[in-house]
Amino acid sequence: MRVRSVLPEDLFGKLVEIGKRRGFFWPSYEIYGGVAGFYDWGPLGFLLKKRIIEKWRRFFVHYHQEYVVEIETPVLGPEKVYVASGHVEHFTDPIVRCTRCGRTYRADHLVEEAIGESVEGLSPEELGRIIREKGITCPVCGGPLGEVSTFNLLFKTQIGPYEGSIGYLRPELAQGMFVAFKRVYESLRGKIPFGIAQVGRVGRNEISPRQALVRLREFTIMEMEYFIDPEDREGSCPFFHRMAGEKLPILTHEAKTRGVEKPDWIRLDEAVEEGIIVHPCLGYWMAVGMKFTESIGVPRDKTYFDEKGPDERAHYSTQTFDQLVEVTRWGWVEVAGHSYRGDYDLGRHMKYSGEDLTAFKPYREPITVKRRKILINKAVIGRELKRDAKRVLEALSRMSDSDLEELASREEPVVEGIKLPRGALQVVEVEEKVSGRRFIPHVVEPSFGTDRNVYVAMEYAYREVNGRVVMAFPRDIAPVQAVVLPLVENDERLKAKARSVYEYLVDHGFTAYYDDSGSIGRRYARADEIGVPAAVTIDYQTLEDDTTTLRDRDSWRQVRVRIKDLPEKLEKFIYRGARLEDLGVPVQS
RNA sequence: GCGGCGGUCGUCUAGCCUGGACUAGGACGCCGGCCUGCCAAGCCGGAGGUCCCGGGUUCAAAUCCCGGCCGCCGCACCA
Repeated sequence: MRVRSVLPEDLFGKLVEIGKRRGFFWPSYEIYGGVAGFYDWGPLGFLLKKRIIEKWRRFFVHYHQEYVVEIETPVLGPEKVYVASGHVEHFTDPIVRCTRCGRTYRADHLVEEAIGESVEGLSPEELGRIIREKGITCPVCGGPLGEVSTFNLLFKTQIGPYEGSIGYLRPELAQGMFVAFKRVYESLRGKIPFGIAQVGRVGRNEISPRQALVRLREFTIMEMEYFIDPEDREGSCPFFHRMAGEKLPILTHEAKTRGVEKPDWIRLDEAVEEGIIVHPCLGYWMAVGMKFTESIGVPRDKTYFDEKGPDERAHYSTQTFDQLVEVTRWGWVEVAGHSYRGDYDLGRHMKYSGEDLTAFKPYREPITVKRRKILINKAVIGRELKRDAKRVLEALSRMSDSDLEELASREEPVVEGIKLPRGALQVVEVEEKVSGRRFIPHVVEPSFGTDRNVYVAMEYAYREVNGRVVMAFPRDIAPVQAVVLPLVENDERLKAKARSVYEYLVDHGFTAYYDDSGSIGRRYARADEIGVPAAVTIDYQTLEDDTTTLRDRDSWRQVRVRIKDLPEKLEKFIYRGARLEDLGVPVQS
């Protein structure tokens, strides 16, 4: 029956058209002219996105529920959080525009290039002064440059009516999990490793977003922070064996520097063993990510992991792989980032909040260790220094053990410009009982751009069959799961029966349509276009024996089943990948 | 942000250069009727348009000019 299935050149254009016409997605605020970087999900797109999120949860949370929990944290955060995370510093770029041709440049990059030295940390004013003094002009047209301004990709607002209380819209979910780390860790009764997952909205004030759903100013992320003991590589990933033999397509940064452009397929366990992936956990979640994108319809050879070089990585990362998927319009786009974040984030939040965000692992038996300890003899200091003693003691209490030790080893230790009296610092060796080890957990982060993944699922579902569009979604992410159709339009008995079957399916939790408008072929076509996997047709035999036909969107074949069995059979068909032929008696056409 | 191209019923588009008979045409879709025992059949009827927004030129603007918004492509940007 099926003649040919073709893929058009401009899939994006076709999807935009279907998106608007059938209700998958469209630009937000259209009646006011639209705003770049914002898209609405329509009724069908919303359902599709919801099912993709549910699937992500199944892959990342449900199947690892002993170790991974999901939480929800606010979209807005106080300034401190994003100072600690480094976003206030790293998310702000000094920008300068050419007053003649209008091109925009990173002011710091321009100055560094011109004067050949680092200008890190200089203010916009200072950069502007250097540009004027050195007579730096537009590198393209030679025109004069304007004032240096800053551009921050963080959306900024105020929390409450107080002017000083700056709030930021989160640019990633991660900080919410790091800030909540201690609570979750305690609620899990001190277990490690464990993961915190979250699905939620984030905002980034992109300079000029394009590429529709692929680059948005506000979007949904599905993310997990997986906390591990850096000294326990193997124990950190108790499910590693599930994926150990999986092959992953990886393009290393090292290979790229050699001019290699195609990824290598490497077994996960070998990639970890050979150090291509720095940590088994990172590799494990990459493999799960691979399974996930496959499960939403992306073929294995249309995705790969691209290792970022040292200069391309974010400030917190020691190794990052972008998971890329090929789309028709823009080539390879990033659908997920897999990063080894080390202890950067928890370390920063410890420093900025003063909270102890370490984990504790007891030893099997407490051990006694000999340790050098610096004793501060307050009596001597007080007696000898009198009025200055308070200032000195405060300074000493702020110093780390190693700084104290260094100080104590000096001939004439000086603090706050004051010479310490003899005997003020004493190095002693003490025996201590240690029952375990404290450490800052390291973090492995798989982070998925939901909207991009939904778009990708749409691209890979798109088929043209005999001039009709079929969205061949994997059945379990199809927005509408079944359509119920009376065979002909004008028979009241068929229509009544069809409505009752429709309601029966709704009662059993299915998302279904009822459609009696137009010829049966037209209605099949209508359902195919939005990817409904199963069509239930009520014909004259139904009125006699309460059986109905079940049609498969992808083969157009039909089997006859009892109405009473429909929920069970649909469940198998949609969620368990059952073949249509195994569900009933074939109908000859 | 810059440059190029574009924006017309739900969707895709014709018209724009060469202003007026455009009351803005078509196709698909949608709705109603007839017909129809399984894959976008046919016939009849119908609804549906701020011609992206604002200003200007003109007796007259979808059409010409200016500004803005939005989209696509290239450049820049994308921790």
